[in-house]
Amino acid sequence: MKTTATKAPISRMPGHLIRRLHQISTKVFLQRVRGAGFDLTPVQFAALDTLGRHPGLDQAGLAQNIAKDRATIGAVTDRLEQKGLVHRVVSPRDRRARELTLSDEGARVLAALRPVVMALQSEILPGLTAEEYRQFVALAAKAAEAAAREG
Amino acid sequence: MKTTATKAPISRMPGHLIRRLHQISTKVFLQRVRGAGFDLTPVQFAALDTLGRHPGLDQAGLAQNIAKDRATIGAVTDRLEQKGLVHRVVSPRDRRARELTLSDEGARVLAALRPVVMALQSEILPGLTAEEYRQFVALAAKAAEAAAREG
DNA sequence: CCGAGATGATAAGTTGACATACTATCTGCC
DNA sequence: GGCAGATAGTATGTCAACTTATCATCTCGG
Repeated sequence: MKTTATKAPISRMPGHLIRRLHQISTKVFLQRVRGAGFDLTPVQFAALDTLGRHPGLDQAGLAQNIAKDRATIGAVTDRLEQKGLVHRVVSPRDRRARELTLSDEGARVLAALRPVVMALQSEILPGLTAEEYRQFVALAAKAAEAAAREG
Repeated sequence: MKTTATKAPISRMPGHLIRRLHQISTKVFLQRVRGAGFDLTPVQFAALDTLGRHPGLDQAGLAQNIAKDRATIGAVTDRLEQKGLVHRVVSPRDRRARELTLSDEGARVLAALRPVVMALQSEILPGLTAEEYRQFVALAAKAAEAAAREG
C-alpha cells in the first residue's frame, strides 16, 4: 500500500459517474439532433415533449413536470418562444400564469425529433448489453422516483 | 390512438434519468458539504482529490483526469486558487503550463471532506438496496469506460 | 536551426441549474 | 370585504460545461 494512496477513487463514486454520464448524454444528444438538422438542447426537447402531452400547461407546471425550477424554465421558455416553437399567453383564469402551447412549427419539430431522440438513447450507455441497459434504466428510475418521493 | 400520444415517455429514457440523477447528486453533495461547514462544489472537490493524488499536475492533465475541458478547469482552478486551496505556478519545464498543488489548507479541507463525500454517496441513489447500488455503479462505470474508449 | 503544427492557457459567448429576492396576483379566513 | 399568506413569474448572481478563437510556447521534421 505504497502506490499513490488510492482510497476509493472518485471514479467509482456514483456522484462522479453520474456527472460523467450526464456529460456523455448531453454530447450525444446535441450531436445527433444537430445531425438531424435541428438545434435543440436536451432540456428544450424535454419541454417540447411535455407541452406536446399537456398543452396549455403553465411554466410552474412545466417546471414540476421535468423537475427543474421556475427560474430555469423561464429561461428555457424564452428561448423556445424566440425560436418560434411555443406560444406563451397570459392565462385567462390566473393572470400571474403563462399558458404554454406548441406552435405548428413546434409540433412539427417535436414530431421530427422524437424518433431521433428515441434512437440515440442507446448510445448514451455504450458498451452495455440490452439486458444491462434495461437494468440500468430500471435502477435509475427507481432511484429517481425514490428521490422524488422524499424530495 | 387518440389520447395524448404517449410513446415512450421521456421519463423512461436514460438521458432524462441521468439528468435527473445528476441534479439530485449535486443537491445532496452541496447540502452535506455545507452541513460539514465547507463550501465546495462536486467538481471543485474532484479537482482537489485528483491534485491530492497527483501533485504538480497541470491544468490540462487535471482536465483529462476528471473528464472536463480545459476552459472549465481554468475557471474551477481560479476559484480554488481564490479560496486559497491550491497553488498555481508556471511550470519550469514548460512555460505554457501551470502546475497545480494543494496548499496546506487545501490538504486539510480535502482530508476533512473525504469521509463526508464518501458517506453521502449512498444518498445519491435513494431507495436502492446495497446490491442494487453495487449493480448501478458497475453498470455506470462500464458505460463510462466504454465511452472513454470510443472518445 | 527554423518554421509548421501541436499543445497549454485564457477569453468570450451560450446554455443550464439553482438560490434569493422582488412584483403581481390569487385565495382563504376572519 | 379586506388583509395575510401562498403562488407565478422575473431579475440577478454564482457555478459548471462546452465551443470557438487567440496567444504563447513547445517540438519535430527537414
